[in-house]
Amino acid sequence: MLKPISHRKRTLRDVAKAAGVSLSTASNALNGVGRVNAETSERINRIAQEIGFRPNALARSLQSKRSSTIGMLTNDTYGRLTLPMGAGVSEVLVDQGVSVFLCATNNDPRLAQLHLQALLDKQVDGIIFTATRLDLEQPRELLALPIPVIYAFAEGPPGSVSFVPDDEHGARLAMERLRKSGCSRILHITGPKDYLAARLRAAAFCNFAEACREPMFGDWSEEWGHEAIARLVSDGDQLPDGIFCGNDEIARGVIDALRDRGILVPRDISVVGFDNWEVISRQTRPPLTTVDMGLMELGRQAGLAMLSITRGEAIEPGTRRLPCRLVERLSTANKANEY
Amino acid sequence: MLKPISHRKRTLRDVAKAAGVSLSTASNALNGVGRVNAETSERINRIAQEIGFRPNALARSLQSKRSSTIGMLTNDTYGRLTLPMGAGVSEVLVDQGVSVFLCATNNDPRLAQLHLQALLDKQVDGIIFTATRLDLEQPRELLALPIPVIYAFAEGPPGSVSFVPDDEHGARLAMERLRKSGCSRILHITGPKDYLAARLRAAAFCNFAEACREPMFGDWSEEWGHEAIARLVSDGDQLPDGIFCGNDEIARGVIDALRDRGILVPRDISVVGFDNWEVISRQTRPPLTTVDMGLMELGRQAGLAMLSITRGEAIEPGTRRLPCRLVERLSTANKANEY
DNA sequence: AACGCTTGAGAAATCGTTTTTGCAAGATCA
DNA sequence: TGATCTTGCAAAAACGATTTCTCAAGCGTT
Repeated sequence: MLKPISHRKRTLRDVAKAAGVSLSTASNALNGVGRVNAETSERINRIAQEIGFRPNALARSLQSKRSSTIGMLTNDTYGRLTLPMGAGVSEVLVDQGVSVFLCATNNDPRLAQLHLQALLDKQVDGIIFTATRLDLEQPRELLALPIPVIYAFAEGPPGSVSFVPDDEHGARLAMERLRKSGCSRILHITGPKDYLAARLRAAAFCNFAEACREPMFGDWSEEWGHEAIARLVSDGDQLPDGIFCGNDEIARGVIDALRDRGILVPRDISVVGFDNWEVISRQTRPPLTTVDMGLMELGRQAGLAMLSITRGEAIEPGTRRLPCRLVERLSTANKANEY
Repeated sequence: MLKPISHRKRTLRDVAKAAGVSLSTASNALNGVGRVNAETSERINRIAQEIGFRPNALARSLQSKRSSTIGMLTNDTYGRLTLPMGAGVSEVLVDQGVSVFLCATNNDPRLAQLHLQALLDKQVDGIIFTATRLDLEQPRELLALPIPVIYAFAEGPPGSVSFVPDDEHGARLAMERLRKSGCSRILHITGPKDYLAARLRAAAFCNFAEACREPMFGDWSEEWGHEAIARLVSDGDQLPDGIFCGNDEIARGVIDALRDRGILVPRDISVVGFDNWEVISRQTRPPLTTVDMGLMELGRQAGLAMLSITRGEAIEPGTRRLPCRLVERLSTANKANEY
């Protein structure tokens, strides 16, 4: 009867035995540290390769106190924000062998606590905290964590390290684009006033609009876009020649509502959105000129920062506002009265 | 000079010392195993609590050979599928202390390989593989993995464990709903023919339509919905009285294109979508009756299955087709000629 | 009183690595 | 020719838990 081939995982011990050396020598050779003869080292590496040895990250981490693992805590379940950011984070970390635990808290504090505890127990090297809005509720526990924390998308408490899109810059891009279209009576239709992002964009709007018409706060939906236009028309005021919308959904609603009334975009009114959520911005008619927050890049930056921190490099606390990018499509006129 | 308070993590050793017992006794007491006096046990547990002891999961895993960690490999970066499923998986696992590594491969084989290796090195207990489509490319490595693999959303190779939405059931729900609206000339406008999901839904459509008009394959976009209607109208054939769309984006395009031509939904034609991607289905005018695949539930099921497997319980290989659910909104007539 | 059984707890081995220390043998130097 | 350095490697001690032995004390039985 044949002895069955052992499917047990190969350990360092197997390598050492096969190479006829001690554990320490094998370890040194594989890691390129310590003093080990070049030929011996080469032999050990070759053998490790041959028998398919892969070091057990658990054992390694236990020893080194670095798990090469980080946690990402988010409250955004349906994830148009989290996934691009997560992909960015992952992208810059995977080459360093760092993996990311993704934890969706679904805005449930109990769940958040559970996840957080699991992450700490698993000795993650750091946590990236991201939320659609952080300006209201602040999870107390996160403030006193024994490991580095980085905030992404939403700003953390004072003294923390945060990466957020530069809403003001985004708003400026939008306004400049509208100006370029020759718009002089620009309107701002945006989301709820209790969103920091909405307030920031609105403030920037007021700075850049010559005569600042009161921004219209509502919610983030297409429906609100419709309603805003309806209100505008029924008020009988002079219509604007440019509209800067707080997000793409509102913009889509606005454009559709205008078309329903025979007002054409961009012939009569130019429209700029915010988010570049492609499923919307590409499919409005006409396709939407909009502001892209570069979420993936934001994720990359956060990931890189985390990498530095876990390597012990000091990092300046504070909020980094990452520039936005204007994506030109067809909802903005090329020049005043040309289209 | 005061000796600084040690911020070193509390270990089992600290507990044992504080309780004046040995490591083994402390361990036994905390885990409720072995023989240890009730009072002693209580004291140990109390002390552990007091000094805030939390066992190091790394050390525990090293010993137990179970990391309480699974990997989720996906190629869907912008994630309307992955995140709900991931949330479902997480939801059923977090209570068991199991965390999920999310790896976005972005359809890059090198990246997939990298992530996979990292997961294996980290001794994950299993891998959940999910992709928007698996019917074409099959990652070879996944077939011979030394740990359990579960496929979610897309079906795995023969002999594997898969959880997928029951496309046929979904299609039936859609068709039944259209029948209920009194539709007799039903059309199917769907995505590319090389998507298995498209073929399955189309086949079911043909089964349920009395006179099966050739399904119209295109792509998954709103634009294709517009184009399909344009084609239909220019052909001059009799228009259908019901349209079953392969996804919500197509449905939205269809509805908008019909409205542009003065054809009203649901007065003249009833429309049903597929996906219940709310940002679309809620915002079509009228809001879209559509088929929900229950992705979160699918994730839950996959998570539970993984739990069973890692506990050593055998699990029947094969594909589980999870039922869909019809979400009624306003794009379907209530009865023939009533609306 | 001798034997066995149960209870309670400690000692030591183990998981798979890394890291520190020790120690021969050969090379270099005065 | 000794004294000191370097080289190459092995032995052993971590890392923080779990688990398997071992063993003493207390108890009941004959």
